[in-house]
Amino acid sequence: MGLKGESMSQQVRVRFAPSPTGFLHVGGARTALYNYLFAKKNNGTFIIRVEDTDLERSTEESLKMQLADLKWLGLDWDEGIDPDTLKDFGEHGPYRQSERLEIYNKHAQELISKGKAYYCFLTDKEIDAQREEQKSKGLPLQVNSPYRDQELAQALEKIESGEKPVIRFKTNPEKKTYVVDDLIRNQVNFPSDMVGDFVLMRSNGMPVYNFCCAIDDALMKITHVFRAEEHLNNTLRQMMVYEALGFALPKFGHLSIILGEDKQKLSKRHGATSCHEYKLRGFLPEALLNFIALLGWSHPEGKEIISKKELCETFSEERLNSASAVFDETKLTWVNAMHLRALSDDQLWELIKPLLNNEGISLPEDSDWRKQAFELFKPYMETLTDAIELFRPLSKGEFKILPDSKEALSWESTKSVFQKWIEILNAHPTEALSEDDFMSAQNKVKVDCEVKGKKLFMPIRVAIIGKPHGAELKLLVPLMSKETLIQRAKAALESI
RNA sequence: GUUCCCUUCGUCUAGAGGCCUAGGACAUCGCCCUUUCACGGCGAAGACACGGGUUCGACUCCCGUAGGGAACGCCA
Repeated sequence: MGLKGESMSQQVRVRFAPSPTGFLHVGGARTALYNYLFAKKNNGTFIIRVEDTDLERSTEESLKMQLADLKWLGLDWDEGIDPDTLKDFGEHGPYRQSERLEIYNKHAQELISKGKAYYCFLTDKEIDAQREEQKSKGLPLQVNSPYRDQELAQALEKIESGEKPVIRFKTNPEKKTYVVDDLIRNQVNFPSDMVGDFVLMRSNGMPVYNFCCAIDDALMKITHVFRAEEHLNNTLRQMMVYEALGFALPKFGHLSIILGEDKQKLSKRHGATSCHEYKLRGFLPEALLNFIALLGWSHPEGKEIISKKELCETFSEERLNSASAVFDETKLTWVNAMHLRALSDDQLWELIKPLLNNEGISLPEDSDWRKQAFELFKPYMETLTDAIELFRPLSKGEFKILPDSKEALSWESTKSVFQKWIEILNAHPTEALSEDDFMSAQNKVKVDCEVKGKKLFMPIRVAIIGKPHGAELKLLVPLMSKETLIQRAKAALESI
């Protein structure tokens, strides 16, 4: 027990730290996935921490939705917030930054007392003026605070009188180079003068990302941080915080960004970007996981269809790609189709049942019937929602003749085909037609109406499902009742 | 503007100096299967951003250029 963990130099602990503003984005899901896989591969711990220090935008509702999306994807976590009760679990909590204010305050005070941070009373207006001037002179956009060297006593006096300052980090004037040993990008060098005195604590008492992130990662004993590339530049600030507080640095891995088809960062205007939307559109969690895993990572043997279990077993951070990737929905759809067809009839049925119910499509509960229906329809399904239009024709009463039937309806022979088909159906002794029944019926129409090929089977198909293309009729017809077939054939005849 | 990151078929990628006449997958096109459509099978077309080095040899290493992206917030 525990030998494995103890024999490792350090127990792997990774985290995904979403901010609860809206649904879980597919990019976020991929970041979560890689962290999850890294934990699984290394027998580590996967933690969810909530970065809700932006009071304006964070909502409890978003938190709930994001955790639900994570749960739907099957990325279960070992510490963090329970997706149902929204209560903390784990030994390094609280896991919401809004509940860790005391901790950040304590560390901010520590930095102030060490002379590594200071109260700053600069107003937005003053800062804007500085930026304007820097812009015009082509200088780096950095705050130069006159309060940098103000006596602490003086600052406290101001606070006493009601002023609300921010706390800024006091950057070292001595220039040096910070080196990040990035897991994905190798060595990245940052000149220390790339940043000015940045804010640690806002005037409303909330910490700023670069401060609380560093503290939490350190206190939660995070060993590896896989996060989006947009945080690469932030790493310098965080390193400065780590250094000032004497914390040990985790290993960083900066993931490439996911782009839309126009190669711009994937955003709302590209269409669906949240996992929730893909769920609604009938994508399977395993398929979405499979697809996003391949956006920046590759299977060692080049496999494309990969189960979650296999992902856990074969994941390696060494195969993570540093270049950004375009989100191709067409390929996602293919991946989904492959996963979907690998599902058993029962699994698939459980998933599509609510969708069909929702559409008012009622189908026989017979398992043999279901088996035949799936055998017929599975090759046509790419997403779960495809089942709706596939099964709709099998539902009583539902019948519409689609526009692409027009050509078949225009043929001269079609009318007699319909009439003959109705006649045969009326004369049929049982409630349904078997495969053989249908074949002989079709043959009879062929002989009696003297039509063959397209002119024979297209009109018949129209009379059955309302369109000229679709699944094989001899397999489809036995799934329907004679009564329904007659009703539809009559409707088709009338539509000429 | 400053700093940082990225660059192989349309798209996702393989590629750790000779295995590369650059491999796979999606998409596209063609053929086969099929009395339709889909599935499936087979096949075709399609890329190392550019320019310099280093090297006997470069997709691979180095330097530039170009293009794209990110950061520079009391957003994360």
